[in-house]
Amino acid sequence: MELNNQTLLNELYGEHPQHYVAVDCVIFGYKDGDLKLLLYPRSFEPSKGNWSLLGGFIQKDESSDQAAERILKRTTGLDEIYMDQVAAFSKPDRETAARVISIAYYALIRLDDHDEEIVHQYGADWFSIKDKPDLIFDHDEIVSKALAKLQQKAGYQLIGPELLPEMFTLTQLRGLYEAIFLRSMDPGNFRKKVLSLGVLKRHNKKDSTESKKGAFYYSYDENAEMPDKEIGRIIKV
Amino acid sequence: MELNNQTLLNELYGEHPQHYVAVDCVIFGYKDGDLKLLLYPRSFEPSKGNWSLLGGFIQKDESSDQAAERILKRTTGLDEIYMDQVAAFSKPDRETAARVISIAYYALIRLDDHDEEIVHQYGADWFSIKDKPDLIFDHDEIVSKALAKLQQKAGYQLIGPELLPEMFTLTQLRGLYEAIFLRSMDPGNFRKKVLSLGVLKRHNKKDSTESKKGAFYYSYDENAEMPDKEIGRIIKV
DNA sequence: TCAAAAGTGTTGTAATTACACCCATGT
DNA sequence: ACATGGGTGTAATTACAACACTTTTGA
Repeated sequence: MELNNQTLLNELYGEHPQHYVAVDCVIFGYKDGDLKLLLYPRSFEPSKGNWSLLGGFIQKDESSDQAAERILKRTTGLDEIYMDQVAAFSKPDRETAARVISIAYYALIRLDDHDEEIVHQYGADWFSIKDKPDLIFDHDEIVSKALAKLQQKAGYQLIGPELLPEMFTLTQLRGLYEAIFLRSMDPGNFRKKVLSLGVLKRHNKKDSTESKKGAFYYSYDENAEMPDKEIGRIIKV
Repeated sequence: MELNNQTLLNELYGEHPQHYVAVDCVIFGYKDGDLKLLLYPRSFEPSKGNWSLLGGFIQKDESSDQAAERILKRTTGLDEIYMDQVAAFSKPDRETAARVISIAYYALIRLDDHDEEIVHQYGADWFSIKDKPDLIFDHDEIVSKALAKLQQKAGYQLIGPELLPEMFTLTQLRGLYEAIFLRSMDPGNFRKKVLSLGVLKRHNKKDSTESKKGAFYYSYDENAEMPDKEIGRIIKV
């Protein structure tokens, strides 16, 4: 704030209303072939106890990005998580008790890393995206927009490091993509397409938990590409 | 507001700050082979007189969509304009005088329809996207995100009705696409690709203003497809 | 007549798809 | 021994890009 004249400030802005602005987080995780969603039972009225997204209010001196990070950190203990803005939701009656404008985010987290205790401490739980309960307010709409945005991102950039363990097999990666796009993909074609991107590094270790033959582990090749380089379409959308 | 107990409401929300929430509109138009941007000289301090996007504050009982429509209508006289949300911009210091969270939109308008008087009445003017002045605050960033979003939309859906007159030639449509994507496209290939979508209807009238031979007019074929059907990639992104 | 846009056709290459098929091994 | 996923190869199809060529007509 550079202006030192409060009167002028009021003159300029005072006639306009102010609003509560919240962030709501669609937290995606991946496990057992299913894209999961972390949901919370709302802790206060109205709609207390019903499932909802993780949310919180934007404070005086933080951006919505910072607010989303803060809320995610405080509630799940997780730090340095990939997040992306979905959109702002602003219908005047979208919440029932007061007018709240919400800026929605989606986050991608690795279920392994994850501290189960701190999740359950709030009564939160993971739900398959295919089998989630109805959510409060307009949170169902937020989830579908978030999923659409995730699909779009995954279609142009390899998502995997964000949702899988450090090292993963190509079958695990395909499982993730099948979960995100809610359809099956040809194993051979998927493998070739993904490897052709040249961003994965093969390790010598093999994973034997999912197949008898064992599959090579892969991880991101750090020195392959600059991080935000366009790597082309991965799956046809 | 369903809650009749103000005390409870304060208890729930009172501890959280409220914010000014504005909408900023990136208004795209198309003329003479160039994608244009409608800019306004800011009418009050700070940064008075510098070029900025059209903006305004969200009122008590309107959504951001409604606010964007209202502001566009009031300032340009235009109604029923295609608009799409870009994103929310929320850095605490993005404006200098007070903290304002902005929800950005882009709008597509036909320059023909357009009432010149009401535009100039505010000192507004059209600028080519390739040659626009620097804007105040973070408006340059908003413009580039809006353009990216427009490009993405145009890559998957035929934009034309929104930015061109009711009837248009395929060369005009190509000119629009070249302006949006800031590169030239092969006339023959563009024509074939667009016609293969099966959403355009050819008229018998010809346009002779742009070529000696004359080119057939086309328009959207209303009963061709349901409006939100996926019509596939139009240009390679 | 000739430049310039309209419109059609052809051709080589790349991407996508749908498979077939062999490999390795835990049960 | 065999079912299961791992991994490679191939062939048909489709999409794309480049560009040649023909048509039309105002200047």
